[in-house]
Amino acid sequence: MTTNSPFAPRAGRPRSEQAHRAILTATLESLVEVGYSALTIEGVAQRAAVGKATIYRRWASKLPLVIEAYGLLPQLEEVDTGSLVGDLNEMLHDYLQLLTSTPLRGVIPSIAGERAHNPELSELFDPIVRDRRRPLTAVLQRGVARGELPEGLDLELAADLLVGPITTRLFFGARIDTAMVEPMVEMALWGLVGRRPGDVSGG
Amino acid sequence: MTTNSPFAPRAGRPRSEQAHRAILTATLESLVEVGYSALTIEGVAQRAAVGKATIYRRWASKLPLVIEAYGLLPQLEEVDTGSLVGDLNEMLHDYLQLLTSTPLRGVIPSIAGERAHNPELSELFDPIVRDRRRPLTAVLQRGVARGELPEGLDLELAADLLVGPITTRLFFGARIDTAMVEPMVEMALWGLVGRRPGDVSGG
DNA sequence: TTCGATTCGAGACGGATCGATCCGAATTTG
DNA sequence: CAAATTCGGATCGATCCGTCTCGAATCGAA
Repeated sequence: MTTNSPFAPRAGRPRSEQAHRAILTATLESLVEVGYSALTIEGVAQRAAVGKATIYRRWASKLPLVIEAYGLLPQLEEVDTGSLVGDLNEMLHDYLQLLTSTPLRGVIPSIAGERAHNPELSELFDPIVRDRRRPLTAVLQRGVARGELPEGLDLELAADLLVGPITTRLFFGARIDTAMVEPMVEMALWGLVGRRPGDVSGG
Repeated sequence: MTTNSPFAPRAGRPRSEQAHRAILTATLESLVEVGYSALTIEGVAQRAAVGKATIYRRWASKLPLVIEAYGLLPQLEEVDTGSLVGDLNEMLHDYLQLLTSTPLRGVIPSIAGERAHNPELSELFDPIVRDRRRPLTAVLQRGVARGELPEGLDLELAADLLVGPITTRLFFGARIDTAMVEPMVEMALWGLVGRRPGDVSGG
């Protein structure tokens, strides 16, 4: 009953790894096309060309299925170019490319929109969001350590400010392309008033 | 056939204004509780203590119903305190209070999450979003005119940067309270590096 | 006051979709 | 070959859509 792992070799037909991947891929596609709430096991099964029992045998409901599928999507990666501006420009540039080249762009609003009124999804999704933000706060932390940012900076607020324009456009539908990264980073670092340290005073 | 407006006085029992309001209120509550996709006419009718036909008589589907209900929610209002910082602080302070004192906080993620994969909703909702952003860009425009902001500032990007932290926390579940307004405005105006014009070196 | 028109809340209805389980066929170990 | 397990597909109950019906209520016109 409780001693056999489902992945341990045992008698019987083994689970199809191909079906597993097809299900997760179909889940991501369904999330993009219809969203979390309208996503159905039936729809995922049809799209993956798989029986519904094949899904229920692996996931108890669409909640853990969606969480596992989301885990397959790429995430922000920490880089170190030597300067804070370089780090942020490169990281956000890469992130925007991920947004436009993977299902991530459609999946995030679908899950975040559901998260607002689905406590069970929120409980599983929120820790993932926090984990995926860490590369960004780590870069900011390093900026403080290098003296490029003031001590006592509110790292959470700073991170929200940096990705804020991306988030806003992602959820409200404005255009997103990598050309916005540098103006965005510049504006976040030196402010709307544009008081750049362009001339002297290396700090 | 086409000459009689539904609101022109004519024979027969007039439409109940009370039922109208109850339906719209129930729509907002349903949006908060279950989201756009899981919102059903049947559920709204039950919550409003109204027959389904009473809803279908006024709205063809849940799409225009939700749009009209959203239109009842309060919005950002332009203020003029004399200085850009004052304007932004007061406006965003008021906006955060609206978020926490009305269904707005739950409704926005529900609609925005659906918008991502529902072109018909997007087509109706996006212009509303643009309209509601105008007080913010107007204040920034005035800041440029008063010389508080540089000429040629990207107003759209600036607005996205200003509300970015609110948007991000609204969709990913971090805490939102009015205490974040002043640090947020300050950080957006003068940047993460904190090069405030506190001491000297006027423009 | 009477009569026709319209709306009211409530619910029945057929059709469609989906969740969750069940079934026979297929595949693997021993 | 036999037992075990998974496979895709079928099945049943529940829910919802959109329409319709019902008796009561409320209007304008006669």
